[in-house]
Amino acid sequence: MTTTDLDPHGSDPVLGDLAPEQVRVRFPPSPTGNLHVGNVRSALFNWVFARHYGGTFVLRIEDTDAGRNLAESYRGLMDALTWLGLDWDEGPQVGGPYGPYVQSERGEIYTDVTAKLLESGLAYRCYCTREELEAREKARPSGAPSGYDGHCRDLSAEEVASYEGQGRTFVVRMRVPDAPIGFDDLVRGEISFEAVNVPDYVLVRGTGEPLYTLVNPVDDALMEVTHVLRGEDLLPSTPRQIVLYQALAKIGIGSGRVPTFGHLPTVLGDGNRRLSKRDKGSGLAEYREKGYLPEALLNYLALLGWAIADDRDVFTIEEMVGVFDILRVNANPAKFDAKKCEAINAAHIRRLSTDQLAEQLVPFLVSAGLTAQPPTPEQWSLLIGATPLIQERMTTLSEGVELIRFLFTGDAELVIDEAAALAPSAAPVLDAATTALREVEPYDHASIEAALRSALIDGLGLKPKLAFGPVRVAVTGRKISPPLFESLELLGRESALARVDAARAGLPRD
RNA sequence: GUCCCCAUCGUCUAGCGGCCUAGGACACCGCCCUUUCAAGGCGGCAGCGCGGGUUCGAAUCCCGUUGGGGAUACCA
Repeated sequence: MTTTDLDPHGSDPVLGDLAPEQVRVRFPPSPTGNLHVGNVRSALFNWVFARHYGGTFVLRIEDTDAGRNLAESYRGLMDALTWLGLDWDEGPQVGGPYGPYVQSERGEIYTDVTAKLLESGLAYRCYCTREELEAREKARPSGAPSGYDGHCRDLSAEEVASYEGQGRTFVVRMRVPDAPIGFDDLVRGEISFEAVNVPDYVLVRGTGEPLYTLVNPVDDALMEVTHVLRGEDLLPSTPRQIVLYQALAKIGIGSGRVPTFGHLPTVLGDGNRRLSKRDKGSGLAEYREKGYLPEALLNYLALLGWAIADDRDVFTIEEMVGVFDILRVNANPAKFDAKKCEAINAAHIRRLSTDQLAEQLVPFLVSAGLTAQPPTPEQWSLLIGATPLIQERMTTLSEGVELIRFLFTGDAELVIDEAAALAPSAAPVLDAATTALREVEPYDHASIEAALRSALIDGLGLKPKLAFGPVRVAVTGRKISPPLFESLELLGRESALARVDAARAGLPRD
C-alpha cells in the first residue's frame, strides 16, 4: 500500500506522526439549496479517506451567513448524504464530543475566541470604512499586490478614541505576520506565499457576526481536524487560515496543530469553468430523480481526479475505500462528462442482481403511478419477470420504468406512441398473430416465438423485422421494447390478444 | 493589475528517465451477433501545447513561454 510507504525521515507522508485511526476529516457544507456534484465529490473523498484509515468523518454545517440559509436545505443536505451512503460519525443528528456541529449554534465560542485573539494582539480592530478602503484600493500603485494596507494595525489609544468618538464600528482583522507561509499539499506538493500577498483579512463583521474566515479554522482546530481535503478554489485562502491556526495554537485554543491540506482538482462544467449551481447537471437531486444509483454516481465522481487502476473504471465504494491514496489524486481540473457518468451508471445497474434491481425500480414505478406502494404480489412477480429483460437496456432507473410501463398499464389505457403508429398494411400481420397467439400451447416465450415465426415468417413470408414490429407496437405501444416473446408471456395471453385486437381495430383505412 | 494552481486522445485518465510504436474507459465510426433496442465481440479514428536545457536516453526532471483555471468580499 503506497500510503504507508515511509519517507526518508521515517514518517508517513500522509499521516505524519498520527496513528491511522486518529485521522479526522470533515465535510463543511453551507446549506444553500441543492447539494451540487462538486461538493459531493469533496464529501466523497473526505469520507473515503476517513474510512480507509478507520478515522472519523465529521459533518459540520456552515451557516454563518444567515441570508443564504434555508431550513429545508439543511434537511435536504443530510437527506442527500444519507442517500449517497456517506454516513458521518460526528455531526448533526448523531452528535459527538466536539459539538454543536451547526455553526449558528456556536456563537459564544466565536465571541470568546475573538476576544482572546484581540487581547493577545494577534488580531486587531479596524475602523476603516468601506469607502476609505475602496478609495485606497483605487489609489494603489499598479503592480502592487491588492488587499488591506494595514492602516489600523497599530492605532494609538488616541486614534482609537477618536474613531470611537465618531461612532465608527469596527471589524476584527487578523494580524498576518510578515513571513512567508508555506505548506505541503497532499495533491500538489510544496506551495508557498509571500507575506505581502496575504493581507490582514477580516474575521468578524462590523455587526459582530463572525465570518467564514474565522469560524472555519476555529472549528477545525476545536474539532481537532487532522486533514483538510477540499476544492482547489480554496487554495488561495489556505495561507491566511494557517496563520489563524498558528495564532489559535499560541493562545491554547484547539488541538494546537495545523491540519494537513489536500486541494482536490476543480470539477468543471461545459465551457471549462467551475461547475456551478447554474450549470445543467450540477445538482445532485437531478441524478436521484433520473434514477442514478448512488454508488454509480460516486464511482463516476471518484474518477474525476483519481483512478483505481490503469485498465478499470467501474468499482464499488468499498473497493475504493480499500485502496484509496490521496497522494495519487491528480492535480488537474476535470470536466464533468454526463455521457460517461451515464455509462458508469448503466454498468452498475448491470451488476445488480434481479432482486436488487427490482427493489431499486419500485420507487420509480410507484411515483409513476404504475404500481401500488408497496407493489401487490402480482405486480412483484411481473416486475421480477421483467427486470432481467431490461437490465441491459437502461442507463437510468427511470428509463427502465419506461421500458416496462406497458406491463403495468391496463389494456384499455395503453397508448400507442405516435412515432410508432401502424400502417394499414399491418392488418394481415396482426390477424395472423392473433390466430397464432390464440392457439399456441403452452403459452410461454419459446412456444410463442415458434408460433409467431411459423405464422408470420413462414406463413406470410415476412422478414423478422417486419413481422414482429407491428406486434411489438400493438402490445407495448412502442417501437422499442424488451424482447417481444418474453414480453408476450409476461403480459399473458388474454392481454396480448386484447391489445393486438385493439390495434387491429384502430388501424387507419386506406 | 497582483498572487496561486494546472497542462497526455474530443472527455476522464495510466504513465512517476529506458518496458511507450504512449495503455484503458466514455464518446464517435465500421463489422459481427440479432425480433426492436440494448448488451456482447472484433476493428478503426484520435493525444504527450511550444522552446530551451539536464541525460547515453525525456511524456516523465529543470527553466522559460504560451494557454487554461482559481483567488483577490464586512460570501462560503
